Amino acid sequence: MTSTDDVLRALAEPRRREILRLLSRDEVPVGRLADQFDVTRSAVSQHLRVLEDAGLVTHRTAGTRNYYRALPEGLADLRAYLEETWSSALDVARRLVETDAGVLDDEGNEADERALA
Amino acid sequence: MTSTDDVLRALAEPRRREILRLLSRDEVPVGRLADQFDVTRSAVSQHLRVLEDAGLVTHRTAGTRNYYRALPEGLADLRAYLEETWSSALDVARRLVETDAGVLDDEGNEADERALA
DNA sequence: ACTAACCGTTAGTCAACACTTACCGTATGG
DNA sequence: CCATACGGTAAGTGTTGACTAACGGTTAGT
Repeated sequence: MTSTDDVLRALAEPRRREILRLLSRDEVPVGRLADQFDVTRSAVSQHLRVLEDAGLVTHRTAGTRNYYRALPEGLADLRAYLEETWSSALDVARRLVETDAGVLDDEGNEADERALA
Repeated sequence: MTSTDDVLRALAEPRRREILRLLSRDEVPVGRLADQFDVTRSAVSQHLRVLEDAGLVTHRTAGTRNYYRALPEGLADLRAYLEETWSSALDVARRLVETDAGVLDDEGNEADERALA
C-alpha cells in the first residue's frame, strides 16, 4: 500500500492537491471542505476517498462529521523515488557533459554507434 | 513552464515513469526505447512528447535518430512542493497529537466546535 | 535516384476519470 | 419521534488520455 503509483495518480489531480493543501494546515470536516470549491460534496467525498486510499489522508468521525487531515508519511515513498531518479539523472547529465565537452554539435560520433551494437 | 501540474500528470503514468527510469541511466534513441516495451513506437513517441513538455526530458538529433535523456532539473519544483506539503502536514500532526493527548476517542470536543463558528 | 531505417503526427477507438444527481444510512436537536 | 444536517454510495454523462494503424518527412547507404 501507499504505492508510488496511487500517490502520483492522486496528486496528479489539481483539485486533490488543493484539498490536500487545506488538510495540511488544519483538520477539516467534509462539508467545510466542499464550501471552498464550486463542486458538489459528493465530488469532494470521492476525492477524499482517492486520497485516503493513497495513504495521503486519514479521517476521524465525530458525531455526524468526518474530520480529515493530511498524512505526511504518505509522501515518503514518493520523495524517495524522486531522490533516486534525481540522482541517477544527474549522473547521466554529468557524464554527457564530459564526453560532449570537445564534441559540441558535431555529429557522427562513434561512441554512440558503439553503444548501439 | 515545468509547472508542477504538468510534471505530476507526466509521472502519474506508469509507462512514462519506466521510460524516465531508462533515460535516467543512459541516453537512448526512441527505437531502442520502444523495444523495451510491448507498445508501438508511436505510443512511446507520444509519451516522450508529454515528458518533454513537462521539462523532464530533452533530446538531441543525430542523423535519423533522436537521443533522449532525463532532465533532472525538471523534478526540482515537484521536490519543493513535496517538502512544503510534508512539513505543513507534519505541523498539523504534531499539533493534533498534543491536543488529543488527554482526549483519546472522547467526542463532543469543544475546540472543534469553536473552530467551526 | 532508390531504398530502407528512424521518427513524429494524425485520426479513430476504448477505458479511465471527474463530476452531477439521486438516494440511503446515521447522528444531533427540538 | 421527527426533522435536519452530515456524509458516503450508485448510476449516468462528458471529457481526457493511452493506444493502434496509417501516413509523411528526413537522413543514410548503395
